[in-house]
Amino acid sequence: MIQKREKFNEDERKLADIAKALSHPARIRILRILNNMNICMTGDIVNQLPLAQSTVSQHLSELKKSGLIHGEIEGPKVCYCINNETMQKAKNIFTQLFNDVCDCK
Amino acid sequence: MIQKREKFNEDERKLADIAKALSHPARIRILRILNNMNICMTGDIVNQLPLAQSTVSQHLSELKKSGLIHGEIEGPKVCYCINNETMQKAKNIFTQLFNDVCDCK
DNA sequence: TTTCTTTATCGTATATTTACGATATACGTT
DNA sequence: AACGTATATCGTAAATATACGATAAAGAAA
Repeated sequence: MIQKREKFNEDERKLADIAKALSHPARIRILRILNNMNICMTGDIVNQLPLAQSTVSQHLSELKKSGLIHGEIEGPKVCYCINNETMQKAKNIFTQLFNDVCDCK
Repeated sequence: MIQKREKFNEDERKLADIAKALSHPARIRILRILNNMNICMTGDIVNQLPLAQSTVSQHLSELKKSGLIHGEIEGPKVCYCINNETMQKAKNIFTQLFNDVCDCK
């Protein structure tokens, strides 16, 4: 199979990438958990998800890749939090899309 | 592999589903094309995408599945347009997520 | 130094997505 | 009725995503 990604422009790809980061319920829940607790270790997140530790780690890594969160190593633990700057950008481009594309009020 | 979808709640799944529908640049472009032309046949969309007709048809079908667009059969052609009601709902739940999760202004 | 705790990564299996060509369907046109 | 046009669906291949257990790595505690 040939990937056609490069045939699309930067805006389209960026929006699609953020949407992909948000396209799994576990990752939505992780964002909400991070928002509810100001400090949050991987273990805390694992405890609140019906998934294995390694699977949660993968989801965290995807969110990190998208820039929506970042993790800081604290000894043997890792402290995750939302990256407000990227989140703000994400919010803006989604708002823009919906404003452009949705005719309603 | 066991799917864990049912372990997440309705809100998490709904948001993830819409995000998934938006997670490909071709589908973002399709939404913009539909917005720019008030009437739009599959052929018009195919002409504006670097993808085969059957692939575009698949993307349209995914967008239809998510409810973000709908298609009405007009003789041998199909007229697609944005489903404003669903789009408004999508806008609302994304806005809610970003407002909840993003601490910035 | 050995052990424990915490987390990421590796290996692997299965599911889903992306992409295409070929074919089927459905309707208009000749 | 036969042909042409528009579109969806089928079959298939390759890529990516999801999930887990096992293992590795890194630092704290004993």
